[in-house]
Amino acid sequence: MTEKPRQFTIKELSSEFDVTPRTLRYYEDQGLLSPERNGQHRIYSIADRVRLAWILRGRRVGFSLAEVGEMLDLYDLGDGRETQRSVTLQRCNERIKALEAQREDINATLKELQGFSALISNMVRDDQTGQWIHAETGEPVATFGP
Amino acid sequence: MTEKPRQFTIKELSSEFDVTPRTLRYYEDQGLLSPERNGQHRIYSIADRVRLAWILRGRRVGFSLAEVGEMLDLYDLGDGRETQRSVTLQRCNERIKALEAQREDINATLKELQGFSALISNMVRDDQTGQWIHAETGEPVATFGP
DNA sequence: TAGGTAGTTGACGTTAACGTCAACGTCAAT
DNA sequence: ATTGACGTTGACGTTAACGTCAACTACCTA
Repeated sequence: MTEKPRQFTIKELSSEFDVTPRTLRYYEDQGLLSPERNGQHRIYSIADRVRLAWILRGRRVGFSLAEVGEMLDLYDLGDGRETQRSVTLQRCNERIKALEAQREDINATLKELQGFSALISNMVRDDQTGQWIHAETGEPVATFGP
Repeated sequence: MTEKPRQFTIKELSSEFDVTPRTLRYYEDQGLLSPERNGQHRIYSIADRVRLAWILRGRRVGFSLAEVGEMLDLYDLGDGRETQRSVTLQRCNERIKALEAQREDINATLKELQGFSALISNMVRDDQTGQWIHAETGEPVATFGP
């Protein structure tokens, strides 16, 4: 029964998530991570690992580091004074709205790309006329362009 | 019957899409737009407008200008030599894969944010104990954190 | 004791995507 | 003929998110 290590060196974590050590130090500079220290070496906990996953996913969906940091802060303010709580809720719901809008953009883009992909893969050159025609319908394919 | 103008000045187009003229000139520098000229003034056509919409949506979903340009080029190569066509198809399908992955990231993030939002809005302070409890179940709400 | 491995802290460099500013052109209206 | 409104071309500035490099430290190993 090998105890799973609940500690990570900077190299372990960075290579697991495929970022450089520099990136982790930068995130720390920006207050997004705060690993323990063993002497001067950084020691990352499982909680740090979870936060890192959050950060990177936030980045992938287009949030800036500042925005990600803000969202992590939302999670962290567990004291829950009333005003803070309502602000948190509001900011959170704004983020949700933005993400939903972005998902719609993605769906629209996907739709066009998929249509375009299908068009291309169904195109074929007509032997007689030399024109591009649809492989099954035989109808000529119109000009390109959005 | 007022003829809809199929031409746009830089200010019309930029303010319609809520970007600055500088942005449109920059896109032109990068080869993403190529409006006509009336003397030294730029004149944008409907096709330019469509391209611009594409560009901006591409930016919103996280593509770089270079990537957007590449995708616009895909649309434009209508000559369709075979090798070009297969490359186009491949690049196109890569983009589709990436977008689908990104949509999954968004869905996951949305799920967490929605759960968090629901948690917050259902929290309420217990009068006796001073603890945070769920408004309906009355059960104490656990600590925060991802 | 020397070397190798793994990490550290500055400090400066880089890239994308514009912003900002200066100097100029042009055309209609006053 | 001057004044704006609108637009133009450089050229330089800016910000975020790191990359890169140099100089250093600490520890393990042969």
